Amino acid sequence: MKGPRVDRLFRAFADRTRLRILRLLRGGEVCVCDIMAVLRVPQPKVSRHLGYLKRAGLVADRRDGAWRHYSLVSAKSAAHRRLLACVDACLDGVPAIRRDAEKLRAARRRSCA
Amino acid sequence: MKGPRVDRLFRAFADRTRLRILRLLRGGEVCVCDIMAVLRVPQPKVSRHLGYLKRAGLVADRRDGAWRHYSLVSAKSAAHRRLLACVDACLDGVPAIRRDAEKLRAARRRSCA
DNA sequence: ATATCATATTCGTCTAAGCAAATATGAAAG
DNA sequence: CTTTCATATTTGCTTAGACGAATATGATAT
Repeated sequence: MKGPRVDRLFRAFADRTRLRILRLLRGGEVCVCDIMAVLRVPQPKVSRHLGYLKRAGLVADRRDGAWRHYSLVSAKSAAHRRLLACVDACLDGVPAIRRDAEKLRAARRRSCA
Repeated sequence: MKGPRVDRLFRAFADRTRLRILRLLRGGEVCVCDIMAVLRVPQPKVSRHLGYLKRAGLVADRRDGAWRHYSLVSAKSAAHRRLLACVDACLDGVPAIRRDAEKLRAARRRSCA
């Protein structure tokens, strides 16, 4: 009934890097190396924010050998669901975010070639 | 075009006291003394958070003699609008928030009597 | 002028959390 | 076993921001 308090949830969204990561995960699982490549952000920074998001119950990880794939956890509360939708909508207009999405597609075309 | 960055907006919502204040203002102007009374929070704390919200462009104040009435600023961006709606929806289910609304009505019945 | 009420600000302290750089872990490869 | 790749964690530093207590401001009343 209690769940993570709403303000705690908001805090999890209150960082640019985390917002970019969350938006990137909307399309499904992404591994850390792709997040690094797309966001152009140093690896420890990516891991730190992924750890934060995981502790906050927003993402889950799946191990696949040396790789770790992160994905969004399906919302467990109304607030969680609404916030996700809100992030999605709010970020659609931001150019840097659009570019991230495009870069992810490009990175994948490359690795799948 | 730039506007306040989205993560900055999220930060403004990432505090319990501020969320309660914002929710309280949904019904229109409220003076600091009523916020104090309803939230049972010391006056400097209320003023501090109101200052934060004002700097963030989320609230405006109107002076009326010694009183200051605060109100929500109408959203100036899609993100702002969405966030407000989200807060509104997310907080409707929280018991403490409902109690705040009821206490505000009670406080006003008292002062208008 | 003083007193008082409503509100704001300053001060000193404390904690969360950001970062880069370095280091550790863990899996696969040779 | 050593190397290497992918990822995580630690370290050391820095800043934002939350708090209570005290103090300042500004308006009204006496």
